[in-house]
Order: sequence, then C-alpha cells, then structure tokens
Amino acid sequence: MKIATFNVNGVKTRLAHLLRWLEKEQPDVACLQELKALDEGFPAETLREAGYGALWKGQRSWNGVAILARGSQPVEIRRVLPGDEADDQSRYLEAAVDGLVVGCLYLPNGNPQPGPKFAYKLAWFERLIAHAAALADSEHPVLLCGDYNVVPTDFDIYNPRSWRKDALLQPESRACWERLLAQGWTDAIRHLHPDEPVYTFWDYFRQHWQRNAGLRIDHLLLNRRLAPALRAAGVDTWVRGEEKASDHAPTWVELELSRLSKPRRNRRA
DNA sequence: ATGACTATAGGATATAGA
Repeated sequence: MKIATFNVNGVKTRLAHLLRWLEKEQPDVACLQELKALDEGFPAETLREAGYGALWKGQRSWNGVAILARGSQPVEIRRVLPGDEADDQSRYLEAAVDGLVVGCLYLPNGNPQPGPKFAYKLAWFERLIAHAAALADSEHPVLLCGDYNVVPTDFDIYNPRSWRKDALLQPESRACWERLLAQGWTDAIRHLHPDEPVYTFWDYFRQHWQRNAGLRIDHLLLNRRLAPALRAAGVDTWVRGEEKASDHAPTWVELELSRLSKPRRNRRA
C-alpha cells in the first residue's frame, strides 16, 4: 500500500500534473495540500474518472487540503483541527481508508517571523501536538502526513545559511517538531534514509531545482501501531522536473499492513 | 538587507508562499 503527500500549489493549475502522477505512481492514498480553490472548484469528477474517491476542504485563494483514495471513498473522521473555533483556515482533514487513519495537514508557513503569522504557526503546532497525542497512542494504525513547513535539522536543507531567519528553521518550530516526534511517531523518510540528504521542496528562485538546492518539509509520520508495516519511503522527484511544476514533489511510504499483528482482543491466549 | 519566482484575485497591483 502506497501513501503519498503532495503539496500541489493550486489543484486547478496543477490538475494535469496531478493526473500524470496518479497514473504513473498509482498511490493508494494521496493527501494534497494548497488546493487554492473553493469547494466547488475541486475537480472531484475528473479525479473520480481517474479512479479516486476524494474528501476535500477548500478555501478561496489559499490553503485547502484533500484526501484521495484509489478505488474507494475515504471516510471522513474530522475536518478541523480542534482547539480554536475561530480558526477558519482549511488546513486539516482526517479520514479512515482501508482500516488506516490518515491525517492530512498543511501547517502554517509562519513567515515573516517574528510576527502574527509566526505566532499562528506555533499556536497551530500546539493544537496539532495536543490532537496527535491520542493518535500516537491509538490502537489503530495512524499516519499523519502533509506539508509541515518545518526543516527538522540542518541536514534537511542544502545550506541553512540564507535561511537562518526563516520560520521553517526557527528553534521554536523545530522544538515543536521534536515534541511531536517524542510522542512516539516515526519520521518515515529519515528512519529509512538516515545518512542521505532527502529533499521534498525546491523553491522557484535562483534555479534551486536545477542545483538540487532543496528542503525537506513534507513529512509522513507513523504511530507505534503502524511503524512495523513500514517497508519503503521516497520522493517522486521527477514530478518536480516537469514543466510548470509545483515547488513540492510527492513524498510517499510503502506499507505492508498484512505484517501488522492482530489487535490484542482478537489474539488467542 | 533585499530579491530572485509562481500563484490567486481581478483587471493594477496586492498578498501569500517558503
């Protein structure tokens, strides 16, 4: 079972890219961020014809998240991150797909910092940590993936020098990331590729893609129950090399759910 | 310190992204 996260940077602008990628890589589940479209602008019919059921949460101009499932309809669990009823930004969706709980998130960028946007980022991160605590300990297999807008360490960026003041590298952002992982989550990419640089984002400036000057900010986290199923993880970098590509590349895990032990209540003494 | 580039909304520029 292949599950991917992909910040499409505009689902309407990138629809052809999205369809080519789905066709070629055949992910079973695809979590999308930055739809930049209203609910009514989401190409649900086209995706259905491509074989994917979908849940989506749009917003005018910015944000927006979706969960696609190949050959099935994701079952919605929640469409808001708890903790702030005044927050109207479309950044979180959670669904059940084939016995798996999948959270799709688009964590605020936070620039410029310091300032209100950075405060919003940290507040949103605190809400995520609070919500993720129960998911981390869940007896269900849970995957929490998306654009976290955090470069976990200096090893996750081509060169931190010109990014030192960026919200993505701030000690506060990284401390939140560490607290999240300390709940027991496995960072799939880093777990399977401990010694090599892996990037998921290359900005449009200064030929950063051509120079492979990237950042690792799209992450897939597995809870304890799911971690034993992890078989492979990677980045579909070819998508970033396409004409008029998103600045992010799809990032994925391959899971072998049949390898998970049965829930305790079903096990014989 | 700034800007490089790409997107949306709208119909010129302003704002956001990371």
